[in-house]
Amino acid sequence: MPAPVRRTLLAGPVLDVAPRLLGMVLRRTTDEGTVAVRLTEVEAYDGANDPGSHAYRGETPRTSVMFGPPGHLYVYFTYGMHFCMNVVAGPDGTPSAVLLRAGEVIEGVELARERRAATTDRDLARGPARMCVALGIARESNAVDLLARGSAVQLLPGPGFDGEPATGPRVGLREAPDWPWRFWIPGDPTVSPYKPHVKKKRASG
DNA sequence: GAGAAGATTATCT
DNA sequence: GATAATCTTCTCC
Repeated sequence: MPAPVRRTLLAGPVLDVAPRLLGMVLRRTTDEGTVAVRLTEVEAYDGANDPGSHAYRGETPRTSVMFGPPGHLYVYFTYGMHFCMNVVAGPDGTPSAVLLRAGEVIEGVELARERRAATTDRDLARGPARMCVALGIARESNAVDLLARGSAVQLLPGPGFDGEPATGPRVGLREAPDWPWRFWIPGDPTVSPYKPHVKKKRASG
């Protein structure tokens, strides 16, 4: 599948785009080497219409990438220590995105193990922040074009999978916690466990 | 300019 | 299961 075709597919409605990403491959190459992940779990965020989306309240410096053309990477920092990444979807100007929640490392397992010390291979990319660590994704990968030649991070056609994706509520959201906009490959061991939103504990009780 | 909350994870019990 | 770690971003004043 050529890159222009992939970009056209990503420009569709985010609820169509999200399940199509399952079984595709995200690969990042640096001086350290290459790590590639087969995506097994994603979540859809429908920009302006979705109370759970970062873009719901309009464009800000952080979310500006989401308002751009599809096929770019939106990386954000959260909880003071973790990065998570999305693939921007929908046409240019529509702030939809697909959160990449989990995957299976299919290339560069040894490098991924170095980055993710003290864990099993199954857990190398099982969770959005874990997958960022395994791939070495951080602030500098924000806004990268995943479909351009020469990008350090590439979104590639993968093995896909047979059958229908499983669906369920998104993980950890306070807003719209029940919308079944999470998609995963049924039975895949690298899919992350579901956890509902937990309120932050206040500093002084 | 201050305050609150967050698309999480590792660790301890 | 419960909780600490840790800092960016956004919302109000």
